Amino acid sequence: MSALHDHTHCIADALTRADALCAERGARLTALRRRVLELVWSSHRPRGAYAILEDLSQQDGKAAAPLTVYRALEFLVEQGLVHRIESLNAYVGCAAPGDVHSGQFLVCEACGDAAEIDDPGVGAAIDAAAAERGFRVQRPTVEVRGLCKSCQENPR
Amino acid sequence: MSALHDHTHCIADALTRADALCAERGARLTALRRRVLELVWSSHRPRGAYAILEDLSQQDGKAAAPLTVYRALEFLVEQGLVHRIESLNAYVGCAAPGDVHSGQFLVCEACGDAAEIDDPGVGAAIDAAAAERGFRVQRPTVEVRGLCKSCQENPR
DNA sequence: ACATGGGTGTTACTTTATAACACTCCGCCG
DNA sequence: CGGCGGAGTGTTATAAAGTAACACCCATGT
Ligand SMILES: [Zn+2]
Ligand SMILES: [Zn+2]
Ligand SMILES: [Zn+2]
Ligand SMILES: [Zn+2]
Repeated sequence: MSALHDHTHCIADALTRADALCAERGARLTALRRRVLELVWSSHRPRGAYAILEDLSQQDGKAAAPLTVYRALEFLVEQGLVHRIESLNAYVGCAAPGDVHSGQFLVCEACGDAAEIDDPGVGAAIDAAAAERGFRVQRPTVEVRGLCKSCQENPR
Repeated sequence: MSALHDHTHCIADALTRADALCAERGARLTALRRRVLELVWSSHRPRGAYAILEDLSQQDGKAAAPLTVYRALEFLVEQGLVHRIESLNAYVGCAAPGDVHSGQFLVCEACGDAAEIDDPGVGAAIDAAAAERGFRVQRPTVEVRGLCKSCQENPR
């Protein structure tokens, strides 16, 4: 997944879909928010808010404050364009914005990649387990740490 | 679950099991670590490290440093006596230490209770989804936010 | 023109977590 | 006995992550 694909494509795609979705919803994808989204998508690895902030400062010359980034991220998460990885305090672009899904991630400890999956089996199992206990699900979080395929095959 | 049971029992039980497990493993459950475990178990709600720190200071009069608590928590997590809830930056006592399990939680947004479950279906679904993608699972995290049964029945 | 509201900038601050280093206790070996 | 070594703890300082309060700008609608 890492170096083996044309990632500029991923970024362009993500931005295009974001434009379309926000237009459709009447949400305002401002220049700043769009730029933050682009920076989140700079790789498939989750990035911390402060890393994005640094990018913003260095690449754009503007010394932004943390709040600037957090506010943009908040918007992007609300719109389902970005997911927050709780176990890393970091953010990653959503692979399928627009679709209803809850965000399930396979996070590689070696390369840091976070592959988003939307496995119906996992979702169903969680719903069943919750229902059995009378628990009403609002926001499931599934973050599996481990080793991705390519990191198993090419150990460091 | 909340006010409807003899929680002193939960605490005593947890400490007894911890004593036994650590003895069995040759791990040193020192006075400090045991005290922190007791404080984590003061409820079924996840507690932050700094909340525990405050308890330590107020109840025991010792003004401890954050590291003191973090080190104790690290030990307790390693021994599987306590779980960390990533989405809350908080810690909660393990319901079944000793057993091999990964920690799945139903966290109530209203009362804050975190019910630990060890649902085989969820575990199996995650294993299957990972296997399908060649991903090697090391540490699954499942934290479901929502409303517990009693909070649905007695809305605030 | 003016009020309104969302987005952004700025400053200061809180909460969460870790680094570096000294000290103590205790079993063990010489 | 005496000193060694390693685990646990104490102390101080610092890093990383996240939020509050308030002012300003600017597009939109009246
Ligand atoms: Zn890509
Ligand atoms: Zn997604
Ligand atoms: Zn209890
Ligand atoms: Zn457990």
